[in-house]
Amino acid sequence: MSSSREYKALKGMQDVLPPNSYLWKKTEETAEEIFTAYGYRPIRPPIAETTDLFTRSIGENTDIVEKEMYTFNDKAGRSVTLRPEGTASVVRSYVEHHLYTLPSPQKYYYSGPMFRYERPQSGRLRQFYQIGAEVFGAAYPWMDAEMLSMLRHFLERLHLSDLSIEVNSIGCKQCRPAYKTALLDFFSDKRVQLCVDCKRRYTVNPLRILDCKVAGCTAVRKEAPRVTDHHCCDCESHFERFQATLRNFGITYNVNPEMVRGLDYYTRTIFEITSKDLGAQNAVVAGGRYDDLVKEFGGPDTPAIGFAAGMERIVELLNRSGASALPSPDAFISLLGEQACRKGILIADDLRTKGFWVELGDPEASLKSQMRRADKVSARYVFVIGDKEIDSGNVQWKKLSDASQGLISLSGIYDFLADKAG
RNA sequence: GUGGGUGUAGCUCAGUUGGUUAGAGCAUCUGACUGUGGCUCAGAGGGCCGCGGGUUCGAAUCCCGUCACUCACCCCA
Repeated sequence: MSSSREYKALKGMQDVLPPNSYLWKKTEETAEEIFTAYGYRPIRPPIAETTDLFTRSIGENTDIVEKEMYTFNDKAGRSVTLRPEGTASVVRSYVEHHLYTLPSPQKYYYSGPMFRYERPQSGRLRQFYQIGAEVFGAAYPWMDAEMLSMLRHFLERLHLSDLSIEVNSIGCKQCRPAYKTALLDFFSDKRVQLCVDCKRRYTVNPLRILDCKVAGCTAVRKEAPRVTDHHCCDCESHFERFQATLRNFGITYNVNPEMVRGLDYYTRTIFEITSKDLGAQNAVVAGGRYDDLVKEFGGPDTPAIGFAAGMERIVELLNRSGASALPSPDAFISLLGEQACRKGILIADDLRTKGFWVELGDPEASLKSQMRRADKVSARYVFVIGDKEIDSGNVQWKKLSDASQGLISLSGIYDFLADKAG
């Protein structure tokens, strides 16, 4: 006890244990299945990159870069960072390996741990897992809609409902600067009325004033100019056609002109899928377009769009909906006596190579306690192998759910199980 | 980084105005005529009452500090 207290997982990092780990597995398998049908292929970038990669893509004065990165120097003195998100690595990989020479669009998905040094709270960890996907080389707005359709199918397949889809378009490098100045103009004489954080945002990132939750700020920005009114022609038409495609898919969504992004690389379409059942950290999926990033990383001018889904948050919703996926052994073999033990172990081994989950009893324990154990682990069938059975060549089977039992030949256990399983 | 809440058995929690060997339920293990689970019954193991200090004849209980966990802000998946 006192010795096991010496070591604990680090703050904000957790062990995923059964039965929860089965929900993780189910979530990952479902994503893989759905994404594959949409043409996404797996990609596995490393979890650490040179620090510069993140500061440049995510943005120098975002919170992630300013205070949340796991950054350290390696033995050669290079600054290395544990990835706080997946997109930067995938884009780097896309450029580094000249994946743009493959037919467009290229679609990739990944899943794995991300790291942000934050104060943990419900739905927020320092090591957390995301399933994400990126599409390169598709500028057309129906790709944005297709991505949401895919996400809808993914979440539906997991039987998650009660989620809402919010979309917005934050313009491009043509129209955003003008909008930014319009915002600054609007707030310039109202700065005193804003909260402390928003006063800071005014100089650092004025767009962020739009999603401040402080009541005073919500009131002040009522008449603030809207991004959607400042789109250039291309952005306006992109956003229009994106929405038309969403409607064509029969997807219900909300346009939320106040939604912004914490990462600097986004352009045009951004979206979020949120749940009311998750507390303050309510985003299950978030993503958007980043049409300039590939070029900024030294690749050809390539439009791109992607998203990331929070594993822990999805699993939390699955838990709330009562989903469970705890498997149990196909068979439990109770052993009584020396001879039976030698034979039983071989039988179990053979069944296991044929794909059955088989548990063995402790031959030194009483049959009673072996049966008790079989029940505890919810084995479907128990086979009792004792010296009596070895002599007669027959074993007794028992089905625990209804206590039915009977005799079969020692060599017929596989056929018996295969028959019951089919 | 800033606030609030909570720390008693593996888990969920009782613990009365400070007063003897700190309890329950669940879980674990064993047994109830010798080769049969679940239900029932009997029993067992398992607690520096988060840690350190203080007040007191006496602290799980009161005070201070500290650490951990947790929720929220910030921010975000």
